[in-house]
Amino acid sequence: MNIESILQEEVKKAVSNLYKQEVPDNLIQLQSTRKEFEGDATLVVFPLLRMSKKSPEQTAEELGEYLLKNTEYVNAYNVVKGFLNLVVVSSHWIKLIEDAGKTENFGFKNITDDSELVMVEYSSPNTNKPLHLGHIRNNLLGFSISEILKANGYKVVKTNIVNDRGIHICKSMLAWQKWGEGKTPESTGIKGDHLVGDFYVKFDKEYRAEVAKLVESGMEQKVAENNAPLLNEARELLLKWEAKDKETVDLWKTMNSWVYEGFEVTYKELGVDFDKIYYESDTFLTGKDEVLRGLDEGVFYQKEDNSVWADLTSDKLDQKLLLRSDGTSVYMTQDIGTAKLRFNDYSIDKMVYVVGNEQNYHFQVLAILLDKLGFDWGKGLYHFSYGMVELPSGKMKSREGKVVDADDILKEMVDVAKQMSQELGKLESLNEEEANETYKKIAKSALKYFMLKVDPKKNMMFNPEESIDFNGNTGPFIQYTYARIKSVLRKAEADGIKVPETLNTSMKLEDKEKVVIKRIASFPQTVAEAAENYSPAIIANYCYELVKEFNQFYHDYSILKEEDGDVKGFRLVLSSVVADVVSRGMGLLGIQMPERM
RNA sequence: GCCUCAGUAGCUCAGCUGGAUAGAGCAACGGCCUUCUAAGCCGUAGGUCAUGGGUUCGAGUCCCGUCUGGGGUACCA
Repeated sequence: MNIESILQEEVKKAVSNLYKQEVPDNLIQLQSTRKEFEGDATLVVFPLLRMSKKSPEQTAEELGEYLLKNTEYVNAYNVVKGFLNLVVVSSHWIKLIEDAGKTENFGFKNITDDSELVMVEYSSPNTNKPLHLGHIRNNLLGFSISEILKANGYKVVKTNIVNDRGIHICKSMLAWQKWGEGKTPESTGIKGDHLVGDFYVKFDKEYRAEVAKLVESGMEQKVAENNAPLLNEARELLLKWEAKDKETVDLWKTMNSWVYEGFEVTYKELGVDFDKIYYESDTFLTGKDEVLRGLDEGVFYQKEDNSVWADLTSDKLDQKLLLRSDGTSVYMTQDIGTAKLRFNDYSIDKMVYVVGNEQNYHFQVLAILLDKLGFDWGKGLYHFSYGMVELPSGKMKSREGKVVDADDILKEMVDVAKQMSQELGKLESLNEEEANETYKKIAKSALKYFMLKVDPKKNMMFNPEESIDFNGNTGPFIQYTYARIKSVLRKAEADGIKVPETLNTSMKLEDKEKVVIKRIASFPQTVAEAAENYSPAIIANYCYELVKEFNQFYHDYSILKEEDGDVKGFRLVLSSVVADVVSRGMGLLGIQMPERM
């Protein structure tokens, strides 16, 4: 039981005894005391004035006096304006840290057969280009939120919908047919997704050249864009694909397989994975069937040109296209089909889509459409909407090649981490293989922490020149503190110093130590809060605050050289618990902690 | 036009259901390595929380208006 809820009850009793009135819980406002005042918990007395009918100071004074005399938890108190600062007995904090060291799994809920099942969709790449920084944010958020949900006792199925068909795929296929000269990843040594992406860019370049020519010869821009020969060829290719033309399907399979091999490498580097992968080529027909069923049942309507629409004006939205006049499906159709297949495959209690905020409208509509089609889970879907990654030059545009490539940035991070480690003379005790592993851990933590520490809802700025740092509020700083603690614990063991099982509860604590303990005690709540808000950033900032607070204390005192055995024991336990909590917290972000660095 | 999200230090970001003198990091400047790892610690400087009203004991936080920016807005995904 945490101290806030204990004090809450005590304050309730105090008010009821002193003023003969019952207080609703929400009027008892306890918060942790600000650094500059003495105390551990602070009661805001303003809301209680109407019960005491006395001045803020007097009310606080009376309550403080009562709590001091009648509870075992309060050691001392002081009053500043309308704030009652309470000093909690040391033994409480010491017991807390003692227990924290022993509790399995930090007291988190275990996943059981009865646990709710959450399906998390993330990543969702197109198979016509490699992953870029925006995808990295998506992947890291999706993976991390899955871990956070698991820590809160949910069964999680991580899923990925691969957009493997459509006109954009045909564009890169066409470019390869025209200008590919039979190139393959093997023949060129280029990673598959990059090779395919190069042809997609090539298509766009040639296509724009054609459009420019047509415009020059007097055609209107829009007409030219819609009638360029290359685009028509791509459309023909799509029709051939839909007609299951063997040559086309074979090429499609081959090029997609190149891309999957490439993605696999990137996913592995990022440390993300999936339990179940869906392919749009398998789901879009189901979507079409569902839309046609909706048409039969009268929830949708058809226009004269045969296109199918949903009328959402009663939901204060617009008309929405579901099937084009030529009968082909759109993005929304595919998502309906995928949803149906998923709910057939799993008994999903909650569906979470990790997709950028540019699609807020899309998911608002999807929820309503699923509901209209009679899926009772439709309204319950959660769109985990995150902001874009912006570059100093503006928005990333993959067609124009204006992106930060995922593989490039990962590689560059490792290079910088290696260089910096060597400059600082770190990792010299490790062999080459171990050192390489460690560089990677550091590099990835820098990137992951950078992406995850920002509130997911907000757009974030990424400056390739200077953004990713290894000092200050960063992943490596947290890893560094962890590695130092591990070093202390190793030395303790080597010196035959044992980390004690029990602590002397009458020991006096330093303020900074109490701050650290309070932070640790709030870990389970923080993780729960992160799950509720779908925000790994809450965990990231928690870890940073904890490590920072610990570091400040840790720097001022020596642990192993401490003469007083009780104090030494306490500090060893505290250090070890901090290491455990930080490692666990960072684990929820998909960040591994190195034993040495 | 309409819908929607955002605006906090030079830069990148925190700020829990409204609470005390708005916090970190980077960059700048000044200290600290014969004491467990200096990827660290301590200090200085840097703010009209876009802006104008309102609600109340109390507003960065809630409500309304304005400005600026992002995103969306019927056959792109």
